[in-house]
Amino acid sequence: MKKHPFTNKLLQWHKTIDRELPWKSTSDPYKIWISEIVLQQTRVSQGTSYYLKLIKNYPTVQDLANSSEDELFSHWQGLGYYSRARNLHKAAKIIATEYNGTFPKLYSQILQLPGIGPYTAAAISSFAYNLPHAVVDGNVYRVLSRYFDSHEPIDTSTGKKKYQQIADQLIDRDKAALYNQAIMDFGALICTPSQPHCDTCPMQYDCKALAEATAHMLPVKTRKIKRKTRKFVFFVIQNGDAVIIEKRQNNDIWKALYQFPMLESTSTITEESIIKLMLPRVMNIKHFNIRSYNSHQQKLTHQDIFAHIIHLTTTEQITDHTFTPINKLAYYAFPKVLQQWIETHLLSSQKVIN
DNA sequence: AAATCGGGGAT
DNA sequence: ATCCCAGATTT
Repeated sequence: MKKHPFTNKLLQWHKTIDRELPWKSTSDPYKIWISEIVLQQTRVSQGTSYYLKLIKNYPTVQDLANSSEDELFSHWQGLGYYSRARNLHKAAKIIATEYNGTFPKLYSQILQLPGIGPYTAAAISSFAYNLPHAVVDGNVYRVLSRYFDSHEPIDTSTGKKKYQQIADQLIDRDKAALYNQAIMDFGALICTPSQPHCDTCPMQYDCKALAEATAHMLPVKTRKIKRKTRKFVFFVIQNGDAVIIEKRQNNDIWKALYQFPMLESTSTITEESIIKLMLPRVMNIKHFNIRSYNSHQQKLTHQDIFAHIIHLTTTEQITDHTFTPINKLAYYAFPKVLQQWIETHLLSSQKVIN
């Protein structure tokens, strides 16, 4: 079957580059899987250390399946999109039990695992087994929309279908792993989001976006993100060397991570309102000292979070709440803003206070 | 179909 | 400030 000029030039170009990444030197589907989950919506530079940490702590799928969700979360802490970790753990248990610890080899089986969608199933299938499934990630959307000057939006279901179809036609079915690796490397190194390297691009005579000077506006997205503001008040209740922590349960941001007792407020927040109005709603505590009060702002993709953290010390025993020694907090995963507060206020400064 | 899920780095 | 990242799941 005759290959598209795009495919030929892509594979030719790929021979000339050298982009070594830790997960490229293996064909172990388990390690490839870990890398793909870590890298979902995550830059290589941000995810690499997490990948290495996970592989070190969980060398096999059995190790991952035998661990606890909390322990996995402690390694995932700070990376974001924590449902990835929950689904990773779920899938590991499925592989351990239903597949007897052997990673499934069929695309259809892989696709059914929690946390694995079309992209990740194609990535594992091709990189581990060389199966002819084309990956379509952010790189691929950008490269294909530009090469064909396609203004079809990438964030609609019809658009996604069309780009997947094009990708499935372009893939070299005999060199699936090589081709998929090449097109993502190409998007990362040459056909970059801003200021693509068209002057050295091997496709510069074929690329329609370059001919039409439309590369900078591609790919097209229809929806624009709107960010909502939220105000959280966290109460750090310390008795001796222990603080109260709890697990976030709701289907909300930071689900299954740990936090301090808190409430969300829509009104103006002052230190006085925290003590007089909010604290009684969180717990019944009579005698306490205020050690510190800090505010932090954290801008996320969909939320602008103002975190107010008040640190109280008390000698009261508070029922229905779990006190955890400060030197055990490392075993629990906290949202980034709380993790940083813990480091500066509970861990590093503790010796200075005492 | 649209909203949601984190955090970081480049522009 | 806005965009984007080796996307998937829930609403």
